[in-house]
Amino acid sequence: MPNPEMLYDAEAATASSIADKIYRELENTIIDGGLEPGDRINEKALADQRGISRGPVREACRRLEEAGLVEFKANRGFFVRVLDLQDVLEIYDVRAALFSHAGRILARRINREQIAELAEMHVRMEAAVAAGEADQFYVLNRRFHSRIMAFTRNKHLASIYENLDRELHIWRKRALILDGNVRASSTEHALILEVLRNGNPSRIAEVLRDHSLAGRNRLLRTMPEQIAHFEGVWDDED
Amino acid sequence: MPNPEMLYDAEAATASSIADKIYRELENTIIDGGLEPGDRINEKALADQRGISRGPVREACRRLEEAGLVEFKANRGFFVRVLDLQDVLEIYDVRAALFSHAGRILARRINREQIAELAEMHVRMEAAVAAGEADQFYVLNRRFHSRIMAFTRNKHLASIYENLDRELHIWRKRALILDGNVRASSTEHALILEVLRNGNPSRIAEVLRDHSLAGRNRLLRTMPEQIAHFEGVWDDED
DNA sequence: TTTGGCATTATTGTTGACACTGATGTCGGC
DNA sequence: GCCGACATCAGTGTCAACAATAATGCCAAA
Repeated sequence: MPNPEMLYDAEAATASSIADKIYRELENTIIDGGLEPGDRINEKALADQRGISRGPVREACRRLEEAGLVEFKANRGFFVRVLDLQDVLEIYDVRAALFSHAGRILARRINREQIAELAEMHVRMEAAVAAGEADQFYVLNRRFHSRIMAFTRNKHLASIYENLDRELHIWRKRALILDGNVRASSTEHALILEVLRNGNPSRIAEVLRDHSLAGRNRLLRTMPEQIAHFEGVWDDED
Repeated sequence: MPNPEMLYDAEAATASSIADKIYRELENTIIDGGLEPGDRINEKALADQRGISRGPVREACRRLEEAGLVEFKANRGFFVRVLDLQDVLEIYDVRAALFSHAGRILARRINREQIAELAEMHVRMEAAVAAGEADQFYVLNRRFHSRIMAFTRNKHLASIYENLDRELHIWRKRALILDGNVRASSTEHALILEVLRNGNPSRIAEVLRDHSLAGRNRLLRTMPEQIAHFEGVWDDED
């Protein structure tokens, strides 16, 4: 049991590691676009601005490197990772497979409270759609999928999904920013809720997979010049 | 195109970063058991032994942390990650889903040369089984699955699989060390090759998934005291 | 002999400095 | 005006040292 001083748990936790704070800060900055793909992370400037040294900054960047959010180039430093179309397609491909699998798990594991939680988020997303608040929708949408993965109670599955999701953030935002896409996405969420209530494993897996692939296709339509190169594995089978 | 000096690519790459070398060294040491789960990584000792400073060591450890191979405890350092039964089950669960998905991809993508490569490895594994060389089998077995994932040409899928595989290493070794398990595993590989040649997507997915789950079950049988807690999602459906 | 507190030690957390590499800008030649 | 060599500079790669924290061992009291 820790000493009385440990009542100041939150402070102690944040104070414990500058590297962790920088990690979270950079992660957030990258995800919400404060740093764009290709941007260099200037260790020295970052450290100086915060009155800290470069050691913790480099540790944070090494973690981001392993997480796939930044790329490291020898003697040049860390750069925000650039995803090309190939990457996006690959990630969506795996993402769809993970959702399909999650669907099978949820068919037996999800409970009323969890469905209610998703339903409530869906209501708020519909409201966001009606109000034309794309940003609000984006946040709720991310959480909607995140919660679905969490409900599988498979921490590794959820974690892998979160990592993929982070990598996709910029492109996903680009796709969802279009009003029609947001609307279509929300409609699919209604279907997801419907089949989750029904409980048929294969059907849930199918609907979740299709939602993921639909998201990919919405994204592809925002970049029609590139579609030609694409070769799918899902679309005409199963 | 890089300058002529870049011919010395390998040297330049290794010389460029001590952190990278330490990362690979620790990764290998952990995977082949030189460091056991729960062991602490002593930054100072590690650095002193190699005549380097602790900076690069910490950077390497941060990457290992993000990769899930080590755990970080504030003011206590880095410890080789301990996987409990729950972790193992979760990982095998995702792993099976990934193999199932890989199977669907391979149904259309794998070619004769790649199947031949797998077949050749299978022959060598059979020889290892016959000779009772469990270690040799373990190495080939790892590579067999790794190549299957690589053949999907989905770098993200392959990378996620590799990460899961690394996390499992110790337990997997424990399961495969039993002669009967090795034999059963090899038999399943023959079936995998057979369906890969045939090309039916659903069947390939099924066989690969089952092989992964069989591996999980072989592992579980090495720890019968724990099976009671287990609740599967695959076994009685699909 | 056991237990609790204290001093000691080992190790982590962070820093500032220095060497080295790659980028930037300047200047003379054409 | 354009181009390449060179000097300059910003920034990374690594280190050694110091401060802070947790582990260890000792000793005295019960």
